[in-house]
Amino acid sequence: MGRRSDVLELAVLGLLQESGLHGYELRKRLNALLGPFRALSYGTLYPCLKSLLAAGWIHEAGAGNEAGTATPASPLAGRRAKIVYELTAEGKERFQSLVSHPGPAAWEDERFDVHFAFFARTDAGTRLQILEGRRSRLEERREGYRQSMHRSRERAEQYTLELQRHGLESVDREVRWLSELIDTERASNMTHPPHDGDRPPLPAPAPGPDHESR
Amino acid sequence: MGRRSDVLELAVLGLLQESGLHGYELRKRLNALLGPFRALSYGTLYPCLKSLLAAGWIHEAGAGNEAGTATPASPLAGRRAKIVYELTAEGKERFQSLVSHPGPAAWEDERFDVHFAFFARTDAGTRLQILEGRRSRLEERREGYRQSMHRSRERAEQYTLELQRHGLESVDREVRWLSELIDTERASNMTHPPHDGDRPPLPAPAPGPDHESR
DNA sequence: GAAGCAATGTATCGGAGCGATATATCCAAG
DNA sequence: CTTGGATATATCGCTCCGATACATTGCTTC
Repeated sequence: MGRRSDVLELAVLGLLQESGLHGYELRKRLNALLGPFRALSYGTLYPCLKSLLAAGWIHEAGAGNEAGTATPASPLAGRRAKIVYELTAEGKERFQSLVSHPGPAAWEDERFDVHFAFFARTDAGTRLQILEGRRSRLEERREGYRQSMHRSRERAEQYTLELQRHGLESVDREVRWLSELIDTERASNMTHPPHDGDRPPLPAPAPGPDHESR
Repeated sequence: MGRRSDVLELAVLGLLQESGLHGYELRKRLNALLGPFRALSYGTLYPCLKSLLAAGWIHEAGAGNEAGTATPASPLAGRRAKIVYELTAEGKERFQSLVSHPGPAAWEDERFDVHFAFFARTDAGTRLQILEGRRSRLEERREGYRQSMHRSRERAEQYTLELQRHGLESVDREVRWLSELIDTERASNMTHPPHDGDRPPLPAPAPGPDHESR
């Protein structure tokens, strides 16, 4: 499967862990998972489901009439049924495998969020690895901004500069966020050491976005 | 031209205002403009240049040998020349038009940065309009996050929640940034009132990302 | 002075993914 | 009883991106 859809694969497999879902609900969860905006298209989801089906990681299960209403009249003809997708045993294994040793780049922009969302089902070592990978990725980017701003010192143009200043600041905040998470993870690893399948540390409630300004 | 490339169109037209450039250099400037990362592909740039050419906004100008070395041996055959793209008169008009009355959605994620980058060549009224549009867009998104977090209060999962908390905080910062810019713009409009083609206000140097922590 | 190699430069192709759209069912309001 | 919205499945065209191929400098390093 393609360059980006492997992250979709992970997300779908992850969401189906809990229980079987149909496409529509799956899409809603998917969109909620990564932030309530940036909608995922059905033109992406359904082909992905098909390929997961073909790979044998999920299977379809009709759900028009299993609890309650016995098929009222004719079981034949049209009657478009809901299709509930469920994980197969192989699918569960696949998810564990994806989550335990992340591909070449779990710290890229689109992938990181999904991996993070499933941290509860990821072992502590891998969590740390992904967080640190993400941090260096962002540190590179921060360095890129610094270089770029330094280069354009003279040829400076006010608004462009402001844009870059803001970009740099954002990346910088992101790095600090990751550093805090990493510290939390490490502290939690200390107190209760490399013991397989341990509980995730909760990253401290944090004082909130400081909401009374403006 | 397609859904996304119209922002590319604006960017290219804007960059060529200063002087003619060839594709390679254009790509570098483009990438620097939006942030030093997220590279733009030639597979996007060249088709765009072609369509701009077809529309008559730009024209090609050979630049292999105008200052110095007279064509040494044979002017025939291979000899691949640099192609410098320059704006036509229509191209300049087109840019002004794009910049003065922004399309249906100059405040969307990908478009906003480019429009902002060319604020120096945008009149004060339009600047304010775009900044405010962007802000409401982000306020909607913030509201989306709030809703989403509230909904998943019970079914809460630590890491997912943390991800959303961080997302909300980021959007919130973005909104504050825009509010500051808007205030600055407005103040500057006061002191030197609606007079066509006025100088842009510089948005205050700002104390910087506060760099000694950790 | 040529061999190696990084940067500059132009160009295309396959395919992933998105927006738009078509279709169909259910249910509540009017 | 019909309008309309939420739920639900599905496909198609088109855009854009990553990969790749190519050619030309210009530089170091023997």
